[in-house]
Amino acid sequence: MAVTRRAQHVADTRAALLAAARELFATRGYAQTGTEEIVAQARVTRGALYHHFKDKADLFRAVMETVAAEAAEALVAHEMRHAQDHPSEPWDQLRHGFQSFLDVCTTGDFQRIVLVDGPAVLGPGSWDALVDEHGHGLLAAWLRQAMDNGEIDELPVPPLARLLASLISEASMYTARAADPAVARREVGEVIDRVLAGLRKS
Amino acid sequence: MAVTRRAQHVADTRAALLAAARELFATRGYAQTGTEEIVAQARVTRGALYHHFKDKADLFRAVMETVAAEAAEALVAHEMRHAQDHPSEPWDQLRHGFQSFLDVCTTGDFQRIVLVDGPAVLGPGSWDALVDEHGHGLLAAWLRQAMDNGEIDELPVPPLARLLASLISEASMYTARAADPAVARREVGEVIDRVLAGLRKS
DNA sequence: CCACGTGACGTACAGCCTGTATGTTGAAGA
DNA sequence: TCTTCAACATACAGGCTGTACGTCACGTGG
Repeated sequence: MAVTRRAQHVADTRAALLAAARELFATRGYAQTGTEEIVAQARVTRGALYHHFKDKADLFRAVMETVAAEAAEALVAHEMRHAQDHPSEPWDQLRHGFQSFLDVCTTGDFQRIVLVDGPAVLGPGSWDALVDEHGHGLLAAWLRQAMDNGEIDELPVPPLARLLASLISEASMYTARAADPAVARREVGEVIDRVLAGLRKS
Repeated sequence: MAVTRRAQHVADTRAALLAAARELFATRGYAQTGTEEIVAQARVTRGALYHHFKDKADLFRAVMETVAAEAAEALVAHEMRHAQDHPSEPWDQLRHGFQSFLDVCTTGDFQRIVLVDGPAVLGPGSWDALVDEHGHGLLAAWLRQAMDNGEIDELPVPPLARLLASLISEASMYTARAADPAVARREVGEVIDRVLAGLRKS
């Protein structure tokens, strides 16, 4: 057998650890979550945890990586669907992409793990290495294309991508903890649209 | 005597604790700083710490509050000086205010304490209560005035202030850890100027 | 002037939590 | 079949936080 049953077990425990850690990190936060709770929910022991991961922060890094990758994947899929339904409207494509980005960020897991605890746990350096890899690359590609198409003004792409990503992230946080999320979602959507429109070539 | 010597001693130890904590939190980060190191640098004991502050997080909150207040104060002073030198140029005033904001954020203390560790330690809710109080109020007032003057388009002010603040914050982080900070500072300045200009009434 | 109360600490202790060192088991290869 | 090694489980040590308690100076009323 190409893939042995033992290998399946190994992958299963690792996945169980990641799933348990993800849920607990997202709900209680990194610092308030003990390794004992994680392994209890995953139905293994701490030995398994420290066998698969270097330390607690390493586990967190793995969790954050899956969350980020998942979000990026969802975003790309969402975007490709929209591109099929409304082809050849590049500006609307970009605009819609940002709004989708915002909606993807507005999940409890993503916010707490990636945006709140991520920088503090991994340190800023290591954190935006991860984010660069998964998120900014996509955004930068969009922006570059929009510039090449002459839709938005020429600006240095790397900082623009980072600043716009931060804008979206903050918008998602604002939406999530607003008294009326629906109103907040509409308002930040309006602001983001306006900012984007301000970048258009006049 | 109205202010007793004892009261001065009390204020001194409290200030020493705040100063020591600020330096250590800024350099090593909250989680990597033990209470023992703090009291050692402040030349007191842990008893004093837990007498003045409820717990370690409460000390952090106090530190962050002073850092934020200090930044806001510096920004206001800087802005008033500029207003005196170049009066009655409201748009340039706003533009210059944002660039000053950026430079104020680009200090090690502010970044690590307020932007990186702040949200994770205090939790997002408590964190942006603090930031709203010290930072966003000022920004919102500027924006409101600019709208009333008809310089920028009407937009919901609270979310706009938060998103722009996030933009500046991220810009400061980008600048700080760029390979060439000078180039990065120029580029993010350019981007911010462009975003602001995009909000102008057409 | 003096006893007394209280605030501002210092000290000692207990609990938790992380990381590591060591033991055990089952499967794969020779 | 014997051996070896990966994948765990268990036990232990250290550090760190928070708290309970003790103490001492300072202010205060009699």
